[in-house]
Amino acid sequence: MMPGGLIAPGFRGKADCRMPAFLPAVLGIVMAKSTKTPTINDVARAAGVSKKTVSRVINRSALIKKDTREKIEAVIADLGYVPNPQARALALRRNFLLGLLHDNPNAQTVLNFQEGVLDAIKATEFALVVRPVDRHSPHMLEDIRHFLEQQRLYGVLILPPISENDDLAALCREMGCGYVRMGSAMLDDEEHVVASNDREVVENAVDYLVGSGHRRIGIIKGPDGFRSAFERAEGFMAAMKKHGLSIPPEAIGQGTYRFDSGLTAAGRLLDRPGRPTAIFCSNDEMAAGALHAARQRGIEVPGDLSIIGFDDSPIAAHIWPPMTTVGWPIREMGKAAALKLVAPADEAAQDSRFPARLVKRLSVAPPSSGRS
Amino acid sequence: MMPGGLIAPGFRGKADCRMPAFLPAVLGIVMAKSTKTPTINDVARAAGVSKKTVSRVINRSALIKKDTREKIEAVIADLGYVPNPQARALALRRNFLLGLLHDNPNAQTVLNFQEGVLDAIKATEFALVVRPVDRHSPHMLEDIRHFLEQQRLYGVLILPPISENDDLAALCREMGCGYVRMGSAMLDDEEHVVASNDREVVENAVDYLVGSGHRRIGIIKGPDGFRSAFERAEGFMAAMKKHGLSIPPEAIGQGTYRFDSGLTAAGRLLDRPGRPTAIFCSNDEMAAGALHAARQRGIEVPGDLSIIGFDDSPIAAHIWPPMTTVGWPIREMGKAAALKLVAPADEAAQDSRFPARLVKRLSVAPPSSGRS
DNA sequence: TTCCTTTTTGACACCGGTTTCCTTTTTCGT
DNA sequence: ACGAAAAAGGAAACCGGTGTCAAAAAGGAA
Repeated sequence: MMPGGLIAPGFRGKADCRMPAFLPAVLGIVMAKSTKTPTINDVARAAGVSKKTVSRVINRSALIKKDTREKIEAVIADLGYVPNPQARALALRRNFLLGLLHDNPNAQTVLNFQEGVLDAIKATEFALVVRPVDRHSPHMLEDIRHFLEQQRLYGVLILPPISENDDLAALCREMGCGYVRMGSAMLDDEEHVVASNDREVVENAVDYLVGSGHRRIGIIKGPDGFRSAFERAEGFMAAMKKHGLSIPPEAIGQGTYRFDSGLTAAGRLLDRPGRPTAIFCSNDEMAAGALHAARQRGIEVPGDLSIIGFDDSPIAAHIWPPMTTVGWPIREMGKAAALKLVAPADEAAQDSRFPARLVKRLSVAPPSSGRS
Repeated sequence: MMPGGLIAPGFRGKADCRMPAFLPAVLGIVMAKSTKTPTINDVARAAGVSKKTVSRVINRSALIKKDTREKIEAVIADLGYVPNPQARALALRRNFLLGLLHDNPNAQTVLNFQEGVLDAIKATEFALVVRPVDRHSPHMLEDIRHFLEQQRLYGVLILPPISENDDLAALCREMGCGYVRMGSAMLDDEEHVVASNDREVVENAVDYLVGSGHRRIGIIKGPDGFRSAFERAEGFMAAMKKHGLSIPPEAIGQGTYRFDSGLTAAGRLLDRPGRPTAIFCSNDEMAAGALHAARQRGIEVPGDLSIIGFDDSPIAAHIWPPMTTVGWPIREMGKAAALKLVAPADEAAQDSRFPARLVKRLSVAPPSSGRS
């Protein structure tokens, strides 16, 4: 197999805009200016110094006299010179590209994270390249290896659920590629993680339900093998135990994080005698499914059943009733994650733990007295 | 102002892994191999040919003898050589980066589009860099100009609503940067657009409502200045006219594409005497708001009121009742848009029109006989 | 076999930056 | 004012590819 052979794309771009030779010289100059971006050589020539001196100015080297610096800066501004990132990347043997690896758990999460990353790199020369990956593909790791080899990224940011894949982290290490994983718990060293405190915040959510008077509380778990599902379930169990509440097996539903699974799992919980008065769902999609299941059975939410979701996705705010849920500070996590790679010394890059918090809306109420 | 001065990030990476001098030589060799990626020179030396010949093989040049090619390919595979994209970019004076400019209209749209783009470029050496932009920022154009100057992208893909900004397209042209705009209508030349047929498909949607027996049909329009809002409203008007139905001013609501605006605008429509039996909403978020407004008033959907949204966003499928809406083939559009840039000759890159289609779910029913 | 094409291959400069190493200038202590 | 040390600036090589153009090899006709 060829390693990344170029499927030569049709040539297009500046070279196309040829200019008839008979155009007036002045226009020629204008065209030349707009056609050819100035290089460091142009700056050096115009300023009457060597390339190296210009390079020093660009890189904010300390050993440049003030007037020299100012003169060169003026020329740079005048010419509109912008350093060529490819040339820099080649000379420095590292580029300024961050990668975002994700397996589309939730579109809003991915986008918020992207914005956080952009917050961090906006003022720098870094750019963010995205790479959706297919968790179910048998060649996922090979694909990613190929991607990393080919693009030679400065570092990658990995979103859940694939962030939980330790082989992937090992691959990054092996390839000398920086990485930061986002997750529901500390999956790795501080410098490689931005993590929420799912376990703890789910405990708070259960506390809140108990505080509202609920005793029979069910859970719809996320799929096995997902760390987030595990943490949330653990938090649920711990809280129930703390309050001395039992969790009969029929109050535990198993879901897949998909809407349909919430629908059916909640249906099972609700069709049993002594059904729960509240259900914690491990994500919002399943919570929306649970809401449907309740509605199909004529069970009022929140009158007869309280529901709490997780993710604070847009759907949580836009269904009826607006759903109480748990939200991660995703944008902040994205920013911190990017900073861990591009400015590890920055103060804001030190944070690794980002507490999620309960977003109280209308899907939780005290249990109806008749049933509780 | 300095043009993109490097905020020198802490140095990190391969150079860090120094190796104590006393390590056995064999280990040194192993380290050297894993530490330093092979270059075209290594391949050339190992194969006993010149760099240029290797380059020809990489680029699938026709004028290479078969045995030579095979010999070099073997060496490449053996060494695990992958061409350095930065060096190629420098030598070719163009890089292999596509940009995605978007103003987060809808997270799922952005992500689907990204996946479409990836479908197109997966097997190539192109990568996709994302750039969320702030439509409301007064320096939006300057920011984008800076971004383009700095990254020197091969081309950019522009998502609505900023795709409707002609100044932005002009900027791309001026900078010699390829671009493709996604929109609700043909905003530009074929080669620069992937467009839906909003007007037409909204006509179909109205046809569908009329076919179900509705006569008093309202609309909640999107914000002024959005081409999509305009097209959808035009399609609505045209269809109503076609069916000989009048559109009293009080059946026209003005929204902002946000949930809240749908809530209040629908409220106004529903609080009038002779309220509509069906409402077309220019996007799903507003449709969800309209649904709430109905529910707040005890109006059954779809029993007393039918609603059609637009976008086929996840929320449409996950609220109750599942909402009839209009969906763009976003992924296909993303793929075609990318191909227009990277392989303009490709057959799939010729398509510019992507018909949206009505997704029938449960929010439309014949009007209740009592009221109609 | 020899000569002339045609096909393959290689030497070398170049893309636009950075680094190394060295020279020139400035600063400063005495 | 002088010499030494420090600061500033420059020449040339290099990063890893590609383009140009000429040389070498191969093939074919005489």
